Amino acid sequence: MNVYGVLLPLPFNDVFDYRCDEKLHIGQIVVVPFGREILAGVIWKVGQSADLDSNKIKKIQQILDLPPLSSVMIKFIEKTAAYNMASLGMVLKMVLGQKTNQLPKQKVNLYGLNIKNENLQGIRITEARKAVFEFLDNGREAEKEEILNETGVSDSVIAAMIKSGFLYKKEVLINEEAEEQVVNLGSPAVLTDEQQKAADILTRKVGNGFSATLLDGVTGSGKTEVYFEAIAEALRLGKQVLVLVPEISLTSQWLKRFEIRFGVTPYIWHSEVGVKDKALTWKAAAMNKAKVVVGARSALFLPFKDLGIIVIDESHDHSFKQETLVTYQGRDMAVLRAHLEKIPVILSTATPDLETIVNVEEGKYDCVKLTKRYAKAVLPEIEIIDIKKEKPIKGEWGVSFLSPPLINAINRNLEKGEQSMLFLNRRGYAPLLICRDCGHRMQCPHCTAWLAEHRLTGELICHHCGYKMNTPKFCPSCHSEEGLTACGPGVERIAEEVRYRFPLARTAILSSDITTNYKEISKVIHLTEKKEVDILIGTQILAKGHNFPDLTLVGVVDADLGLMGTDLRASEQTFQLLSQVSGRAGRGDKKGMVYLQTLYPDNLVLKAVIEHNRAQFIELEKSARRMLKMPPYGKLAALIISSANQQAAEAVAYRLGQCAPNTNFIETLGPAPAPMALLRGRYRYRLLLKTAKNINIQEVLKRWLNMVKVKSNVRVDVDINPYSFM
DNA sequence: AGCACGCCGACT
DNA sequence: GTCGGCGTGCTC
Repeated sequence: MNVYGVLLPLPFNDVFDYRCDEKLHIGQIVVVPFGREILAGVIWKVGQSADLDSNKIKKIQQILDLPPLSSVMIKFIEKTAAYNMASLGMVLKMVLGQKTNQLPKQKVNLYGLNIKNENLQGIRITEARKAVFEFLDNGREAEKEEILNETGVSDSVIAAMIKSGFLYKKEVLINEEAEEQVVNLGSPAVLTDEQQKAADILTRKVGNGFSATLLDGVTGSGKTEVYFEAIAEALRLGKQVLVLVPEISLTSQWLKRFEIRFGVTPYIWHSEVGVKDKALTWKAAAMNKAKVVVGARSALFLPFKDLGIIVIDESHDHSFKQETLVTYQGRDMAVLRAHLEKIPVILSTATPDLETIVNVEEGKYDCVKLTKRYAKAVLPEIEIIDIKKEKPIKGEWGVSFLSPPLINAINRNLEKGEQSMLFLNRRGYAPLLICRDCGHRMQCPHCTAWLAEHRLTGELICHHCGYKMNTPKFCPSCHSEEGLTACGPGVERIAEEVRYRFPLARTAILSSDITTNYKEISKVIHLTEKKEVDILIGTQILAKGHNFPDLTLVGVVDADLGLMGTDLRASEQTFQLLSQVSGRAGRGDKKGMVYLQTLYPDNLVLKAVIEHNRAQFIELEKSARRMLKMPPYGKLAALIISSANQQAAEAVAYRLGQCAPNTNFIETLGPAPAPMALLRGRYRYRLLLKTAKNINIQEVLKRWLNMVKVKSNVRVDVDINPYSFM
């Protein structure tokens, strides 16, 4: 009888011992009983690890007929956990995903709506039921657990809804065998000389061990076509390909280009993919049946059997940084995985982040540049509108946010029959509702944040925790019926103004709302492609990857948004965002025009944007970070102490502050209440650790954290190289 | 992480 | 008298 240490997808660093008659090997995926659960885990150690009675050691229930995790994958899990100060088990959880991924012939109960949301008249509808109806709208089917998590209703609500016939329950068998993906290598797109040279360099890296290469090309220079050639080479060698994209930009446009080039739809992996398809993709990746997977950052943890290349599209994007559960920077972990797998990784972007640029300068990454825009497209002209001088003029609908020069430009564009885009990185109608009679502001009960008004749905929503309430008819504080006033603009409010100002124009809103799913986003993009939209109004989503040849005008409603934060990367992110948004204008043969509305026309970041002068911005940013010894010139880690009990959180934060390490090379700041002092009902405190570049910051943290005993109702989260300071 | 156990306050 | 809040401890 052999004993093995099994690593489980739970927040532990240690293995649990199990018995097995058969001889097993490290990396094999097994099924074990744990408490009252049945879990899939991985053979991590041979022999017994814990000192405990042999009768307490349970038996391995099943050895799964899956390829074992490779030694590379095991190393990857270890290094990811160590670097990000996470437990091995939680990183393993990211690798194994949901239970249903590995277990053979599992069935899952899916729940869906029997009636359409529109036909609800006459039916008694409670808050809880309404939440379920909304969640399952659009024919969505979900597991019970997911519905409960997302809507916060109780088990009995679902049961009652099934009983009264509102919901149906459907048993779905998962783990049908994935078919081997057949890729048609086809022929490359016609490339320009510059593109061809870049493609040749990238192609030569495939099959030649580890390399990290920055594919640095201005927007519209055809980076995608270039890295497609490197992908083709990996596929030619029979290797698997992983393309990481920012969560939001995995659009039908990218997929269409891929399908045209390779004659096959890649496997897709992101948060909205259902359990069944996730299970299929997971197995297909593990068994080398999936040749190409495109997905959000979590796809990086798929157990590919024979990975040949990783491409990170829009590698500067901040959505590669995960900030919940295990915090990690997907871009960095992708480089780590490529290093361990001994394969190339390509970072494709028009606005590389400072960390990446410094890596190129230090010779750690190679760099391939694309300087010319595709075909006849030229870079757009960017103009600043000082809204202190060009004040927006009030109209019959109320307050205005569009300045006269921008309105004139849109009018000219409409006359020419060309498309315009208005960009405002703020969802909903207004970010805040304030009572003009008593000054009361509508706040989220669970977070230090205002509730944003969403007029389309008639709700106030917290953008941090998702808390929702119906927009009140009168002020809850002074009961005034006229007092409540929307404060500031969101995209819905801009759309309202646009409808008044340009009544004949066809408009559409594109926003990353909770209610907006991939299908709806694709629909709007499709309409815009078909030129059935004259003015497109939207958030962040608009910034990336879309190609509308007849879009010649971009108006940035508030270019200052984002510059105001205390965030270390605020100016970098603003520069990137504005450059990306500007890049949407004039991608066809017509020249584009961009207007930035601002209160600070002399701001250096905005200056760099209008001059398309990235080098100047980089120098500015470099000197600022060097002076502050901030990344990439020093290391940074944040400690977030949180608890539902404020005193408990404060006590731990205070204790940590008392024994904080401080030397010539190590500096600590805090503790201080976090800017989001209350988030999802938890009180939060922050400490910041700053060290010189040559210090092992994880070691420092480990020693520091070991000095303070933390009770179980307090959580201490470590964020290595934090992006958010909230 | 889940989940049971157990100890104190507010209800039928 | 019980229901249920969440603080504590355990899972091989």
